[in-house]
Amino acid sequence: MMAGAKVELGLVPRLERLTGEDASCCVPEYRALSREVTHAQGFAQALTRARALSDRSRMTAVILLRRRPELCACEIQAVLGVSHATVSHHMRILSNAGIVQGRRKGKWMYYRLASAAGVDIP
Amino acid sequence: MMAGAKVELGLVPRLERLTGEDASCCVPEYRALSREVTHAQGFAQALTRARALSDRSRMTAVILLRRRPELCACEIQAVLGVSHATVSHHMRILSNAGIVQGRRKGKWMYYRLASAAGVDIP
DNA sequence: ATATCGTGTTGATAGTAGTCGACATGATGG
DNA sequence: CCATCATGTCGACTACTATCAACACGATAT
Repeated sequence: MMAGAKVELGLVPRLERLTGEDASCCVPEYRALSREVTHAQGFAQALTRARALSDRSRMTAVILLRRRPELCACEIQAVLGVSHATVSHHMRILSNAGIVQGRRKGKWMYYRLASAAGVDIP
Repeated sequence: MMAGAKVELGLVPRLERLTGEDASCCVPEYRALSREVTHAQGFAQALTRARALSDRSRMTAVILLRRRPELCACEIQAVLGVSHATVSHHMRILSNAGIVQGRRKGKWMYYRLASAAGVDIP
């Protein structure tokens, strides 16, 4: 009968029937709830970290670094079996996510897990 | 001077000079080490889980489900602001990763965090 | 100094993943 | 029984990302 806002309001009566509570209070909050979640402390970091670990090569590199205190880029390249450009790309992402940190020694770049990596790998 | 195997062998003497140890023992192991890591118990699951959390919408949904015991698909859709097809796609990925589990009640599909979700979000 | 080596950087390319519209399905209500 | 609704599925499109070759740069060795 009323024009407009058909999609958003259609949700309310169904929620009420289902839960037996007043669901109308919740619907307008959804957008604010989204902001509250995505702007919360640690959300961006958690997302960045999950994205960093969402690649097979990077996950392999991180687990490798849990077994050995340090690995140079060429070693990681040998294990992953990819080009050095790809290794550099991956380690950059892991570094930006705060999961690993690099240390230069002469020509070699050594990577190790960051102190507060907090990586959750079984 | 010698032909072939130039790339792989070039790594060994440098490792030896740097660490002072016999590095030749490590190089042939790299491929085996890679398999050992990627075939280890939990690797595939950890990768699947990280991939599931590597999307902004899915991460938002998971954090939402940490605040409310259950949410139906239409609520998640309202918060994320995407189409219901996209919601279904995302919840399927989260479900396959063992992070959430769905429960049908009539027309509605309710999602909640899986018992042993083990999600690491700050 | 010159050559070689390890890495980072930069496009270019191919493969993957998120998104939506359209249709199908099962459930609810009149 | 038919209309409506919530959700799943499929195909197409778009955006992103992993990858590599080529180049650049600093460090090392001869």
